[in-house]
Parts: sequence; C-alpha cells; structure tokens
Amino acid sequence: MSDLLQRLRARGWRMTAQRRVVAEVLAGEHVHFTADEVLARATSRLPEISRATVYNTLGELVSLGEVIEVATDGRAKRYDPNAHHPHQHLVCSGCGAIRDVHPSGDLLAELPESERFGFTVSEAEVTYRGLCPDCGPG
Amino acid sequence: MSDLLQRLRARGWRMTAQRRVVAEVLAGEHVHFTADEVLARATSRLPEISRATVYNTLGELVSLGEVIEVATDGRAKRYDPNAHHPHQHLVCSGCGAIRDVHPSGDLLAELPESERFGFTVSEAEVTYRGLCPDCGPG
DNA sequence: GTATTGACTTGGACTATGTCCATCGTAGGA
DNA sequence: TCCTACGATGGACATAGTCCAAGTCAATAC
Repeated sequence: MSDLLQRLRARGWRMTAQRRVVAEVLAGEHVHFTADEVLARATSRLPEISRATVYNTLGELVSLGEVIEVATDGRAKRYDPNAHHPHQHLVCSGCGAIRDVHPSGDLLAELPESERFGFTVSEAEVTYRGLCPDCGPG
Repeated sequence: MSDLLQRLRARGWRMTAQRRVVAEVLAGEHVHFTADEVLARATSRLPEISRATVYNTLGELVSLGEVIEVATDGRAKRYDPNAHHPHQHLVCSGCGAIRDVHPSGDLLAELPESERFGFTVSEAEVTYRGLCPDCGPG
C-alpha cells in the first residue's frame, strides 16, 4: 500500500493529501468501488475533498496502470486496485458483487486469425456472470 | 426480420407502430446501435416517437432474449440484434467499433470449481480489445 | 362497425454519472 | 522563506437513463 505511494512518488507525482487519501482508500480494500464510493470513503477522512479531484485521481491511477477500470454493466464504472495480477471478473447478476477469478487457458490464443478482421488484438477480458451464494439459484 | 415481428406477436405483444419501428431498426442492421442511435433512426421513420418508448422497447426486447445489451465501456449501452447466435465482441480501442467474433474453446469450462466461490455461473462473455485496421497500430 | 378497456405512448421532470473550467491553494525546489 | 507551476475546488454543464400522470389506441367482444 505504501508501495503504491512510493511508486507514485517515484513517477513524479506531487503528493497531496487528497491523492494520498484516494490511493489509500483503493489500496486498503480488495473490493471494487465505484467513484462515488471512493468519494464517500475519502470524504470521511478528508471532508473537503471534491468530486472532481476523486475523478481526476482515479483517472490518473488508471493511466499509470495502477488501477483497472471495470465497466461490467451500464452503471457506474468500478475501480480495481489489483492491477498487477492479471485476472478476470465474476459478477453476480443479482446484487452486482464482483470477485476476481483466474481462468485457465489462453484467451488471446483462442481468437483465430480468421476472426481478427485486421485488428491488432492486444487484450482479452472475460466477465463470468451468475448468482452468488447469497442471491442463490432458487 | 418479420420473423422477429412474428415471434413478438406470438408472445402476446401488442403490435404498435412504435414497437415495429424499433424492432425494424435493429433487425435491419448488423451493427450495434446505442439507444440514441436507435432513437434517431426510429424518429426518421416515425417522427413523434418518444425517447421513453425507445428505452422501454429496447428493455423488453432484451428481457425477451431477442436482443443483447452490450456495455463495453462506461458510455452508452449498445444493442446487439444477433442474439440467436452465440458470439463474443472485438472492440476497437481507438474508435469504439464493434465486430462479432467466434473464439474457439469453452470459456465456462475454463473457470475451475475452485475459482467459483459458490456462485452458480451461467454465462461467460469475452471482450477482445485492440486497434482496427483504420486506427492502426502504427 | 362500434364500444370498451387496459396496455402502450408521451413529454417533461428527475436522477445518476461524469466532465469542464476559472479561480484559488500549496508542494516542493531554489 | 519565497515562487511558481501543478493540483484542488465547486459549480455549471453534459450525457445516459428512469419515472410518472395523463392521454391514446390495438385488440377483443358484441
């Protein structure tokens, strides 16, 4: 976690109270918060932080590759601090909860040349959907 | 296309001019429109159609399984009329264009039991990302 | 063909999420 | 300690989508 702060400093980040709080909120949890949830938690530590700053900081963290932006539905994007360990997501269709998962197989290799239409394909991202134990299959 | 209208009628849909137009806009193209794009095209055929009706109708088509809702980024959802042929999506990181693709392999099978955390997993959805020939890697 | 009725449509207000910008504040170097 | 450019602020704006009360009309019954 302070790893993160150190990496940011090493990359020339000016370390402000606001950025520190946002980075800590993300790094302190293994869940996937929305921007608003980050804002709420940041506000409880630093009441005068603004919405714009949270969005800016999240955007910067994403650009730096420290955090992954996840858009599993049409709702708010979620921010995944687990950017240094490749993984995929399992989403509950009931309550929206997200778990990180690690499927076997090489997804990129599974897209044959004939299905690439001249694209330079660089990334494959899977979303598994189902019901979590709480929402249950009935 | 009139297949679609017939299926809808068979399911008890009251066939209105608005619903017909929305269904035709979707079924007539193999692209993936946003709700606003559907509205624009519907409006050119039926000027007095309202935004709410387009959203309602799209939502109903999704519930009936005739159309798939695709949220590849945090922007507007897109609607994919190709619901009866399982496929995945290849998205251009440059311009947002979407192609339907058919990877090999069984995605669901690639998620080991130990990675399911008690979920009842029913669906796996892949998004390949890269640059299309127009946006180019160079 | 007409009457009936409840499902469908409308448009505008409202909510949620996110972006922009002019101004002010401050971290970090000199 | 001072300077200054980078960052923060908050409020207006933009975009995507939802809700609702009132009006309209497709399908059914006669």
